[in-house]
Amino acid sequence: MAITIKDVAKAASVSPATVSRVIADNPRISDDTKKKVRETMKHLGYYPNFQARNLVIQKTQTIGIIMADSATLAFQNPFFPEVLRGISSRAHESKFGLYLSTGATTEEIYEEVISMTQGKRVDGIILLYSRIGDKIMEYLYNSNIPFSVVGRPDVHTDSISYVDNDNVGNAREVVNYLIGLGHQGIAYMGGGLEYVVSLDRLKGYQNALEKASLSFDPDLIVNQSISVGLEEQAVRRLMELQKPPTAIVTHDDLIAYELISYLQDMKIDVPGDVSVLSFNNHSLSEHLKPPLSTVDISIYELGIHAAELVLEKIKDREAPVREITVPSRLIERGSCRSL
Amino acid sequence: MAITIKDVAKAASVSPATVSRVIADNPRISDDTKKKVRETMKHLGYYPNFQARNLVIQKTQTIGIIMADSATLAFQNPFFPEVLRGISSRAHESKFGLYLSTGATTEEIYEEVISMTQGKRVDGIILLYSRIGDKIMEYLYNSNIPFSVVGRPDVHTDSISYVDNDNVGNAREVVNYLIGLGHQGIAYMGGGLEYVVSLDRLKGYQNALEKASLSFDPDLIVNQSISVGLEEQAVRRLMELQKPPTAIVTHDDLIAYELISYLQDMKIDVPGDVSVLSFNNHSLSEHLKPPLSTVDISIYELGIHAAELVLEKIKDREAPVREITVPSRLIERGSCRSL
DNA sequence: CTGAAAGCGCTTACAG
DNA sequence: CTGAAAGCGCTTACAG
Repeated sequence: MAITIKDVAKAASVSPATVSRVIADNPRISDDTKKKVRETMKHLGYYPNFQARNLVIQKTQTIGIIMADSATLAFQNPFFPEVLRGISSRAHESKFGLYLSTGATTEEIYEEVISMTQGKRVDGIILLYSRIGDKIMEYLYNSNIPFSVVGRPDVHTDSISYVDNDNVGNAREVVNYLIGLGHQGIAYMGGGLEYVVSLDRLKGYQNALEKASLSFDPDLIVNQSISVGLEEQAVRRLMELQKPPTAIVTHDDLIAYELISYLQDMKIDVPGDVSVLSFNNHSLSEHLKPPLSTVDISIYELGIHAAELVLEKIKDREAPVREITVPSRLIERGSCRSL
Repeated sequence: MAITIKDVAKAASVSPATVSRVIADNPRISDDTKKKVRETMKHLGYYPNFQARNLVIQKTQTIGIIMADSATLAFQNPFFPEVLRGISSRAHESKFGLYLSTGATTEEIYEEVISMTQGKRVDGIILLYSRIGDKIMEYLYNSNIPFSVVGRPDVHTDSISYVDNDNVGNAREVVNYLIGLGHQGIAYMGGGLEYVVSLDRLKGYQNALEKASLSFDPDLIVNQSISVGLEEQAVRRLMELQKPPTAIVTHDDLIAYELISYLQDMKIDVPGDVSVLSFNNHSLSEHLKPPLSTVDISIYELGIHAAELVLEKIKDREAPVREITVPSRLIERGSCRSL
């Protein structure tokens, strides 16, 4: 059996209560006692048992991380590791641990979230996505559990702490940029429309067209799910339209390069024949040919702030709801050309 | 306060012990009682408190995942999400949760590992890397904690459960393949030599040269750390040698494409002037130009087996040590040419 | 400044 | 088949 507080107490000739107070650095304990106890702790190799501690203080010092589903989006998309890096960094600052959802289906994950929150495995939750009609978010919202969301919630928006980019604005800026280059037929290959980010970007796209008095053509919209690879067929269909687009906006750099490869197979040059613009600024995108014009959405910062928000709520349940918008930046590289 | 076993007991007119036994599906409890208790549990919305349960059974049902350090290797390298996906899938099968290390430096991570194991936050550990002289592995080895390693341990190799590819064999095969294409000057840009995988591959590289009676030229070895981006300078130095290589082997696809971009900047064509071969088979590598010849090392399987191994040890501390070799496969694509 | 006691929410011999 | 009691390893009023 491991060393417990009792062993330390006995060895240091004090009570377990005193040892506990030394661990907590209680100011009412004399420095002499503290010193003595600390020495015996070190000497015996004592480490506090989290289970026991957590049970009595009713806290866990850990944050649950929920991804959409492990099989698809979360892991293939380079978004995940980077946002996790941000969360991890902020959590570590506050000595919080990270507990990961492992479910493969929405239903499994839902059960996991309930059990990890009700079962007091975590103090709070970060939802790594915002999806329309999401049961998990609804559950979190209704049970008074501290949580934050990466992405704007579609409902209860004003009563949930979340971090997001200005997706509408980003998309508008991107489309404006392309319009400025002389493009009129601009296609949009977004993620699945169940994700709020996709809807927001679509809205920004439409806004920009409207302002420029360009008509909206539904044929130019391809909304595959974020998770799956780009369908070659969708690209082919797009380029075989009566009036094929001269520019395509995609929602992720890797998708963009997959797209570009299909275009090249069809002898369509980027940016010669078609301009391509994307999101996420993957580390590779400046090195590949063509270097990709892309929007850096500061994924790491999204993670930092998501952690910050849930930590606020954990520390004080009455902490005001906050919404943080992380800046984005369009990086012009060689995948777009002026007409 | 949440619903406890006592509330259920009272509502169902049984003792807390009985409720506990129903949760455990103890066969000595009558079906009638079970039914009654289960109904009240559902009715009251009871969820077992893990902290309490874990405290008494001295288990946590969670595995700690340790990555080299979050700031660098783990997150940028696409290896991490994929191996995590494998671990996650296997852990979920056994209803185990995943607890992530968050430390940014080796020292921080070392402290974390001690505290999460001694503090009984996890039942076992998966080390996502194998590094020479690693304090953490040494600690795990000395304290009787269940753990497994992704990568061959450099010490205590026979007494630690680990999963790995045949790195020596892989590198040999790769170099043989290039030699078969007529290459003689083959450069090797491996990861940092503190990682066993890098050393093993280097050995395989040397083996292959030897067997082909080609001399080993230290100038053709570039060992940057796995974590950092490829130094443009190193590439330049390599190609400005008296006898520059006609083929380069790198340890990751993304690194390979970064390399290719530098070569292109230097007006060196791949595969025209130099062949490039890599490891990891990134999903993008078949789509990019040139499509990359690369070794698929079955990262997902590495994760599955790493989880399997630690789970074995958790279930039975006396379980025999196992070493699992996951198959790899050289995928020939367009980045190598015959001389 | 320190200790004895109760309690966090469970499980599990021991009895019956 | 079921219950009363002890205990997992801590923390924290309450006393002194």
